[in-house]
Amino acid sequence: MTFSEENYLKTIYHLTAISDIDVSTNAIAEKMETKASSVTDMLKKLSEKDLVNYIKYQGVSLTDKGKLAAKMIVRKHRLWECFLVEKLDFSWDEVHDIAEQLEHIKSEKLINKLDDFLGNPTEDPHGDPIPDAQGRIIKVEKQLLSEFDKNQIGICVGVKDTSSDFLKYLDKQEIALGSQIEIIEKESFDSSFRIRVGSKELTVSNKIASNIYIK
Amino acid sequence: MTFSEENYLKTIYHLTAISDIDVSTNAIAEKMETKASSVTDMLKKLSEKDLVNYIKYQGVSLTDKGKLAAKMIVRKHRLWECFLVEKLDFSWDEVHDIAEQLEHIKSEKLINKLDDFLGNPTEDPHGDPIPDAQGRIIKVEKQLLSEFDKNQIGICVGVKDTSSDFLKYLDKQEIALGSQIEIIEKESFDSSFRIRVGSKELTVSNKIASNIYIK
DNA sequence: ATTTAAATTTAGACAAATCTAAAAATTATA
DNA sequence: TATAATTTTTAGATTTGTCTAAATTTAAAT
Repeated sequence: MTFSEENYLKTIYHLTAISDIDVSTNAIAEKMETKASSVTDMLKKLSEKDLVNYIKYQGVSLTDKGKLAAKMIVRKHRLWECFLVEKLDFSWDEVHDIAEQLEHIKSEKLINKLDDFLGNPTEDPHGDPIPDAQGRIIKVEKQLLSEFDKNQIGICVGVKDTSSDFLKYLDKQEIALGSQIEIIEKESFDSSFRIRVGSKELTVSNKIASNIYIK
Repeated sequence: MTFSEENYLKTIYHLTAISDIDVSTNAIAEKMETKASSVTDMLKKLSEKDLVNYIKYQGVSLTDKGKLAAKMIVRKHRLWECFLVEKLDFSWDEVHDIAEQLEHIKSEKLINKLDDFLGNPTEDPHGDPIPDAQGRIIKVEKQLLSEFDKNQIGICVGVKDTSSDFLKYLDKQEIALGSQIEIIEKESFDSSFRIRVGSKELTVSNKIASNIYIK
């Protein structure tokens, strides 16, 4: 499997995880910042290899084989992220690009040994689940902060947007995985939130609140 | 820099390290298991980028820029080998292929943090020196076991051949880095050696003795 | 010093992954 | 339901790294 094939599988996996319906050529092209014609070419190739179910003009989904392959890439990506943060002391906003490279290293033994070395973590530094060697995922029920009501209290267990900019913003506000967050007030005018994080109070926009997962 | 370019630089680096004279197209082709014509194409490209000194039909050498780039690849390779052996508990015959992949991961910060995490080792699991972040190498004067005389005693500090087969042979004979080796007898007929490793005595061929470094 | 052999380079082709531009199919709109 | 707009696919070109086969250069041998 080439790097490019792996990247397509991963993208299709992430896109189907959101809604479960077939993914469009354009959606893939947009996410991968490439052209629709390139996507079509690759979909034919992946279909030939039985990694995707592809019908011309009708969109695409992963086969069981493709889904397992995608999960193994995600597994590698997230385990490497754990390694970078926990062992090499990277911050959570720095690890994505490096993990994008490391996820393509081919060695099952390596990734399983890395898994053990890290203590078999179930979540990466952004709170996303890590598939096990068989592709099984432990799902944690969680809600977006924006769905919470006044006076509710929860613990930050993940982020939806994992961009460096957003993660740095959270660092600045001292919001991290494990932080206790309490809704003090919802502002109906702009849907912003007044929240308490630990002992501090602050106001966050709806966009911010829509990217923080709470349990 | 592409994977392929990096692999060529590394190969030229290793070949020049042996003799210091210019490397031939064929020597590169043989080492990389590719065709001479492919090598020629790449040499033109590397020359264009000022990474090698290349004169048609006259062989090739690395420029300062090329040598530094090559050293950084070797640095990455050997640091990853250390990681695999010391942290993930791989044996020294298993790490080469995985390190061949890992050496192409692009992030200076990563490799420097890895270096620190490992305690800034100066040698990899085969006894080969690890260039520092500036490309400096600490050279250890060492001899081949085959150059030793009767009754001399030394410590195994490295291996010349790092193939899995050879390393597994050494494991079987309980010869490892740090092992004390004493020449009991040199057999003039076939140039084989009777040696003592720790408390055990064994006979090794000249070929074996020519691939073990002693200090 | 020629001729022969070996090494190296050039020329042209190919596969992978991408692109642009044009054609075809689907979806939305009037 | 036609027609327009959008989406998707096809056709053909490009880049990178490789190959084969032929041509060229260098080295070796008579």
